[in-house]
Amino acid sequence: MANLPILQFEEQIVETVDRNPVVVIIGETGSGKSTQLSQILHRRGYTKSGIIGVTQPRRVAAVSVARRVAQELGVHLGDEVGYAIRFEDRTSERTHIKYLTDGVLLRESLSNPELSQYSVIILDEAHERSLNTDILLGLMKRLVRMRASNLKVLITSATLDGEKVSNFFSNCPILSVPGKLYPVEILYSNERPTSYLEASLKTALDIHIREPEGDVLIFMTGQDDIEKLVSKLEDRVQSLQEGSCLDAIILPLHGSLPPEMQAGFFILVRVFSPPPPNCRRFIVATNIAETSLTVDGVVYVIDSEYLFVVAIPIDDFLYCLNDCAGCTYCLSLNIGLYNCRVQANQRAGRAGRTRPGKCYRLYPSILYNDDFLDVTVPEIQRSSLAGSVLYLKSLDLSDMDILKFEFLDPPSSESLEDALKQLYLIDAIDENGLITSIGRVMAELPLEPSLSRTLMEANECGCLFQALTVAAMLSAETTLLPGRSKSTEKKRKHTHSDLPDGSGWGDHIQLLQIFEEWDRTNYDIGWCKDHNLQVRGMLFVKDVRKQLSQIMQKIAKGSLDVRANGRWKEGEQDYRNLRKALCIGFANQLAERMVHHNGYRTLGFKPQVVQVHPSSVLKPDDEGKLPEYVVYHELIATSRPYLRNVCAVEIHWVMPILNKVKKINVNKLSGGTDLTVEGTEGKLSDLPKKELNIAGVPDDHESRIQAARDRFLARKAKK
DNA sequence: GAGCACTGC
Repeated sequence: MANLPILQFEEQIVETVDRNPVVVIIGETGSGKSTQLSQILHRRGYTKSGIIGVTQPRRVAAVSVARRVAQELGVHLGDEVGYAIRFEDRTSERTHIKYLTDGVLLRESLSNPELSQYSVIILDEAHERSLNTDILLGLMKRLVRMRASNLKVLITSATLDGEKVSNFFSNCPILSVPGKLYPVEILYSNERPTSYLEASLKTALDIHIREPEGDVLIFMTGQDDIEKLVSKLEDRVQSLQEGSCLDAIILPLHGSLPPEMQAGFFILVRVFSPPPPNCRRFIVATNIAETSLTVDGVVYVIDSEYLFVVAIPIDDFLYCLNDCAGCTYCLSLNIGLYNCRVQANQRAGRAGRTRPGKCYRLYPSILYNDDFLDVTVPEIQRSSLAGSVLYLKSLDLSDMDILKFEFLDPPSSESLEDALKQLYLIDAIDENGLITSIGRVMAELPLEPSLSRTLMEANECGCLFQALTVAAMLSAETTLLPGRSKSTEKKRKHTHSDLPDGSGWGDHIQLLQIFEEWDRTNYDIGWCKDHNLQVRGMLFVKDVRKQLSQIMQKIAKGSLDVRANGRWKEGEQDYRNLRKALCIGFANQLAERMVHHNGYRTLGFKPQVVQVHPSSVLKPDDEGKLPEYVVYHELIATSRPYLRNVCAVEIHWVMPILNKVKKINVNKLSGGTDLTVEGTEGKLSDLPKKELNIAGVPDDHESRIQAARDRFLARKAKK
């Protein structure tokens, strides 16, 4: 601790913070900013008038940094130093330094908008640009004006982003603290490889044969490619002459390695402990190894520039929102290229943690220098804003208007518009864009707005106990899916048939039935394993369900039936009330079956033709036809657009919604901004986009989408 | 018939 670079800057930091309400700290990896900034300000008396809050984008970081700081100060975790994450609050009245996730701080500001208990708020890792941190940045800008005399805000960021954050906060001072990274030599390829997998394999073998000892970290896009490369690497390493080079251990590392499984646990242990002597480890990882997990001992990094990418449907086409250079790859392979220097540097930095290292970039330097953006496209420009918009509206600040909210990077007018329309359709805001009483309650629930709305409707029609389960299951859905490694393939097929089938009504009902069955076993871990369900995921569902139940009980102020296996009424095997509640909650995620086949057309503002995902348990009727109307939880774009998690609904629930769609007036929704919209029926995306733009702020996002569209069309014309 | 990454309340 004593030789952390940041401590040499203590005087300078304290002086700058004393004089300025907002300070940007550029702290490189290993500078000690996350653990030391709070301690410095604590030493210098900043905790006399309030506590120091430090936000982190990830739960593990909040916990581990808090633990470390408590250790350094020699106090018990939860006393002077504590942390707060979802499901876990380890703070007390004595707490001076509190580490928390950015999401928890947002929740706190819902009940206390001035965050009056804090004398200092440090937004750590702001360069990661998580949605929550971006909202906090906007709130902080407002808060420092209101609490200029007794609040200090520190924002830590990466080198390439510091100026921009400073500009956002009226050119506040920027302090740079060097890190403790060792130099990393960057080596470029002459051109992009035709197969990034083969190129990674070849580079890995070259390192193994020619370079001195040190572990190798290889970035891949996903589990499949990781498994392929691991097996190829094993083959090739074995065929090398014995004794000609170091022994090799090859380890996969990705998010769905189940730690509760022996094999997975063993892998994680091996990744984090030092390697045996005369042995080189190859860690083949997803970008989980970029920030979330640190592998010690890595000296060589192989970075192919590829990453898993999310595409969004616009009009009839899919566009990659990462603005990747090879957008057509995204469309055909569902693989994209990252294109920002911060991310490239982050990957390279993984090679220099213990000693000087090397990073092999499998692309030409001209790309890095000329084509890459400085920073990642922030999450706020890539995701649905309905939840954030509802949150901001519920803050109920007289000077707070979502369209005037100051974002570091404003989201596109299109996504703001989408959010407002969705919130209106599910009754969270009225036709004038004002939050309704329903919307207020929805904002209290830690769920996406469509699920909160479903819960409220379910409460009205007596099926809350079921809706709570569905909402909790969908919250954890990805962790719930059985693993899909090849060795378990056959077993899985077998066990799948043991799971309930949703009685033909669809996937939501199946999720409900699965949890109900698990509940009847008294949450038996063995039952999950027998049915190949991720134990971790199911336990998470149980936690979420409990949390949601408590919040609903508090709101309703009565005793609600929230038991997992609640009371059935006679003749309700069709789950009708629950399906209706889902229909109300997912009013903007409806689809109508095509007349002649089982494809669907989404209803709403940007209709498109989609298929039900093959994994769905939705059943066709005796004539082989799927239900006429469904709601869906997700529209995913892989090889084709698919609806994932669908539920059958009835036409007379749908009609009132469609009528409401026709009446939408986005002009009024946006709070009386000077817009004139007439006869827009379902064609709101045709509106001139500028009209909803935030005044004076350039809208990069629009041009980015346009660029992606142009690239796509050019490529299509060529074919 | 297709999977495919990572966070968070």
